[in-house]
Amino acid sequence: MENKRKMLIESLKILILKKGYSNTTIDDITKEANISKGSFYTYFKNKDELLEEILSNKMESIKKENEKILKEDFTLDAVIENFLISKIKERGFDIKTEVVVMNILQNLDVLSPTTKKFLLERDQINIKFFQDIFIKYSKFIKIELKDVINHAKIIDCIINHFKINKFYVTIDVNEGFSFENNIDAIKEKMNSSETDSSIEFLKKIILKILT
Amino acid sequence: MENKRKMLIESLKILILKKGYSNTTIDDITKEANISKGSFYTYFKNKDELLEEILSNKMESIKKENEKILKEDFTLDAVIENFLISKIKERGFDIKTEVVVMNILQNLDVLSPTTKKFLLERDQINIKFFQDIFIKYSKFIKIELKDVINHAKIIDCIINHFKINKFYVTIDVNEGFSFENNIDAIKEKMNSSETDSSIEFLKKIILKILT
Amino acid sequence: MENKRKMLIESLKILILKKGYSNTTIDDITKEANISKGSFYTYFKNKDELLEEILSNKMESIKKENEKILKEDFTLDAVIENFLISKIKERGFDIKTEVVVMNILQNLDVLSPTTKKFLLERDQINIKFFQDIFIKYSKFIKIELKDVINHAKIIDCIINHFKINKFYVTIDVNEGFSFENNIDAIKEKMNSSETDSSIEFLKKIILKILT
Amino acid sequence: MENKRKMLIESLKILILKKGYSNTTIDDITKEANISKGSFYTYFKNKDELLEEILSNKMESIKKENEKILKEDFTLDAVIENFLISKIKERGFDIKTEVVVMNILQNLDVLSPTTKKFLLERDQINIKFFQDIFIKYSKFIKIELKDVINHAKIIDCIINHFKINKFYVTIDVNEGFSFENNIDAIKEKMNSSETDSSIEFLKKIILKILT
DNA sequence: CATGAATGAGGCTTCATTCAT
DNA sequence: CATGAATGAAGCCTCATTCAT
Repeated sequence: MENKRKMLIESLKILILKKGYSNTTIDDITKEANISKGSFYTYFKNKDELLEEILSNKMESIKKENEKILKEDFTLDAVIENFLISKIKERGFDIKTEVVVMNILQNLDVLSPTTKKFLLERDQINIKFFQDIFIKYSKFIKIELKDVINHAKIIDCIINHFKINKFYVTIDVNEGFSFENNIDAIKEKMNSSETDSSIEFLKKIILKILT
Repeated sequence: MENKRKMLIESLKILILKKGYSNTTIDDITKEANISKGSFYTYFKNKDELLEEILSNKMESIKKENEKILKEDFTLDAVIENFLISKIKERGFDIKTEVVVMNILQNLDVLSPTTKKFLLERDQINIKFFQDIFIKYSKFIKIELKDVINHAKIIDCIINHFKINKFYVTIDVNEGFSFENNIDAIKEKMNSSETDSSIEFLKKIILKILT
Repeated sequence: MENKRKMLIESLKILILKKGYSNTTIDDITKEANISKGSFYTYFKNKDELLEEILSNKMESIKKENEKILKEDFTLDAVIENFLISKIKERGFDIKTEVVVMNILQNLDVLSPTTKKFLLERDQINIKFFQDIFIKYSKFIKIELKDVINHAKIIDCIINHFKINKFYVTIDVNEGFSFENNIDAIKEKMNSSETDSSIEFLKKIILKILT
Repeated sequence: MENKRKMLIESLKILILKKGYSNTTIDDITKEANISKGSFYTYFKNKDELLEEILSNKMESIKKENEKILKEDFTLDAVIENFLISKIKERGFDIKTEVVVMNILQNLDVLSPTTKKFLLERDQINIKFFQDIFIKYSKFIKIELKDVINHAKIIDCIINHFKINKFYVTIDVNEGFSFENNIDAIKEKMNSSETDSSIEFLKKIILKILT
């Protein structure tokens, strides 16, 4: 059933949340999904392929969300704000999937070539977005066209950094730090007023950089 | 011999360069060091402890380098430039050790608690540096004291991002991207004129953010 | 439907041609037959039973063909020639089935007891043929009755050897050698003039042995 | 210890004798050798490599034995007889290793490319021997030079056939036939008077073919 | 009967760690 | 201390067979 496929996908997401991709075994995934180990291979060739499926879907939704923001008739300030809200509050996205992306961005050595290509694609989507911003708002933006790529990457890296530090990572006396594995705790943080001021803070910085 | 201990340390560095920390086995390390596998355990309890030793040394040198920069009678512009040069060109540092840090920053899930604590300490050193900058150059800096921590982290993340993308990562048709494993190629890139303009570029952005 | 049974049989033959009996899975067979995996077990208890059915049919046709040759009023020379043509050019036989026999003759360890019994039966049929030849052509044959069995086996083994080497096996730089998996290529080789001279060559040897 | 390596080799030989190469697992081999499973990989990369080592050694001894026969100042009759004795009675050879060769000759589908290449090499060694015979005894041999290869192969196949049927295979009511797994039983058969008459029988046939 | 998802036993391989020499 | 062989737990993957629909 297509249902089991989805359960496996959800199980991997949950487990990445709990222990990270590289610490998750096929056995973990199937146990989490209440499925026999052998059944995994009915749906996916291996763990990497399962991850790749998650990422493939994610890429589509990022593109759509970005396009939506660009279509609106916002001021530059509002575009950045909406972009940040979209990226940070996962408005309309699946938080668990976002955690997956954050996790693999911080565990590059174990990724398959295809997975790495998804990360490159993600970069490209992001760059494209800022190039479009640059074109649409060129009179307000004081950077050179040739620098758009670098700016796009820096902004992406700032946002990732913020998300990871504010939502996904918790400092922990024993572990140094560890990834938050309670999805509700993440949601709560996302909807806190502190998040709103963080977004405001980031917006300022990004506007400083761009204008 | 204390000598063997050092050889093991150097071997791990080389291997992290080649294949990443998580893909390096004890066997790899001892073979690289021309030491018997069993001997590893005479010097270190396990791979993590070896890594922790590398990081422990690194922390000391970062502190010293930062202090040196602060002692000088620079303008803000010159401080930032020197800071960037120190971080990016590894002036006075061991490049291999820096690669280790870059690698583990991108492979968090496999790290031991102690290793993670070193990464937190690294954050703290960095924050401390910017707090000192803030105090010393307060009249030129237009950010609030409470935001120093966040700014420090953002600047760190931008710099890491730059280093990784300019020096350590190469795009690769088959693999998506892979880490540069030739230390000389890294050095060459570090000393290229492109690096100098990148530093200039980053300085501008950081100054935009701070002032 | 009895039809599916036949399709499974044909599928196994094709797959033995392609990859050998032991490398063929139930899944391969049902996919080749465009039948569901579960259905396999409606028609056969397991892979061995399917093979046994193929062999069972084959035994009947060998017997008939041998009898036909014996009935004719040939000279000894002509009998041997006809026998060789029948064995080697698969006149009136199904080449695919013959490939099956050649394959299992070269993969004895994985065969079921019943399958092995078929191979013994095949031996017996062959021996019986030569015993009949011996009786019919006793004045031309210079071997002792007690040696007929051994001669029959030797002749069988020479013929198998020739077939395998001329038609079914191709030398291959990478694989050492591999089985020809193109049925048309096999047919072409069978009908080449080289085959005719091989038959002539074998006939001479067999006659040398017998007379 | 190099000792364990030898034990693994001997264990595989024993197990091939008992159940055939393809039915023997790494686990079987290490249990037979009283070694832990993981230890296998200290000595060999996998089962195929272990087999290849056995074959590699075997090739050397075949060459030497053949050369020895050729050096002697025999009549053609005596050369053939010595060749047969060498091949069939394993004079000076290790019977277990010979069983390995007989086994893999009858289980081609599971062999690695390298193993198959050894079988081709074995063919070549054999052909070379008969070419040398042809040259040395040309005045007594009535076959054409171009047919030497085919004759060599046929003779090899006759001898293999004989060995397998007389020594290694036992007819068995339940199993059809099975490989003799008692090395002493094989030795006994080899030294029986029946073997001597078989050799005599084969010699006659081979001489008939060659002269 | 047909289907194909589900199962789990069985095999392979890796590698951190131990320990006798 | 040095060595490297030995261990076995842990992970991956395959595939014959079952069984609910």
